[in-house]
Amino acid sequence: MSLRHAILGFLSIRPMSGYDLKRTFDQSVRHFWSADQAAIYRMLGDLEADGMVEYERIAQETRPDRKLFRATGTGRDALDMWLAAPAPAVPRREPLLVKLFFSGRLSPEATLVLLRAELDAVEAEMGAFKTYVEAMGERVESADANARASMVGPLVTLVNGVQLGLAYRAWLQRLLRDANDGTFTAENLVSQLRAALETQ
Amino acid sequence: MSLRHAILGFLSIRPMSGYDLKRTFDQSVRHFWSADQAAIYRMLGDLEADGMVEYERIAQETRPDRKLFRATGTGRDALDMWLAAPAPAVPRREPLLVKLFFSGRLSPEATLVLLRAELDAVEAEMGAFKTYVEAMGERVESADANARASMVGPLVTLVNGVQLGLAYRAWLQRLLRDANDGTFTAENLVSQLRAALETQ
DNA sequence: GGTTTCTATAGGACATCTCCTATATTGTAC
DNA sequence: GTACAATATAGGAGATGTCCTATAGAAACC
Repeated sequence: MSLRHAILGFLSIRPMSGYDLKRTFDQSVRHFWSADQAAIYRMLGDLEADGMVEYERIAQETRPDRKLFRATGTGRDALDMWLAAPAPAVPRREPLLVKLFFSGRLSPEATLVLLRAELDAVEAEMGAFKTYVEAMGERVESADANARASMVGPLVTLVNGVQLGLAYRAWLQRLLRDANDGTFTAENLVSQLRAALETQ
Repeated sequence: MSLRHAILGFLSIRPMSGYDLKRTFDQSVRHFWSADQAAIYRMLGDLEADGMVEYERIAQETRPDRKLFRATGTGRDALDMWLAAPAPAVPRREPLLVKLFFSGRLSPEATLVLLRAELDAVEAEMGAFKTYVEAMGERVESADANARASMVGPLVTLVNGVQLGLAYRAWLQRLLRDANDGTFTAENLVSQLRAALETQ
């Protein structure tokens, strides 16, 4: 139900078309919620059928008409109810970890290839965060108190993305370093685990 | 395709029934891949149709017959191919972050309730990790070199779970502390972000 | 004494999301 | 000059996974 309420959330800020929503998702919440274009359009249809959103058709000459959606009162109420309700626990799903779990079947080289590819992906992600953080920083500095308050939520999710990204990268770097040093052993991993858990 | 190959992975270690597989999933890979019972049985049917696994029916008196599955040569080959192939990037899906993103609509108290509930869930998870790590530590100590080598993969995923869990918990604790101190502001979050990214 | 848990399998319905495709025009890149 | 990206919508098919249910006897719990 998160896609449903994420759409309601954006439409409660300002009216948007399905196309606008797709771009907004990609620019602001991609690091914790990605949305397929087809899924957005379908959900808008459902939300409209449920009276959660309404739209105004805006004629265009050379392109299909825009449908400018906005949240209704019912929609905003449903959003607020959902926001305050406990968040469901979402199981992680990490194919790379499945591969590493069974990496005893793999050559050390093949395992290194997997780890390096993942590190590249994380570096790219961290680079994107850096750009995003710089842009947000400037927006915060030039914003009034009201606008600043509205940025707290988005910034909180950004801090989450950056902190977890850094932890993930550190895990990868440590693995690669240990693999190089020949200290990639069960004993070493267990003492790492004990050390991490003892600091509480 | 990860469920498929996780099943192949376990069945390449030792023959198991669907029931055994479910327990094994819950005990060893739950922190990065959970498996629904019905999904396991359906996948076993598919794998058998594809010649990836085969089974021996073991009659039981008071219960349904066990089907003891094992990976075939074809199955192990398919597993090894998949293990060496690049892992697909999996988008995160975090309903809690969706809620926090739009938490401007929520009262500060309601937001704190969400954060505290999440912290409780993470503490519980870290407790489970602690137990698991202690058990693994003892198994490593009493294992021979061969058995130790086979534990490296599982331990690597465990380190991942612990490190990310710690980072996630730290993020939550910082948020709760700042909310208490009244330093829960856009400026503060931006400087947190800049500090985190500057350390590289 | 009744409820829950464990062992063991599996189908039905449903939710959710992704991928591909179609339509139509303009602008940009190589 | 040809292919791709941007604007704008939306259907079809399929992959994947979850929830609920059914069956059935033994054991354990309270």
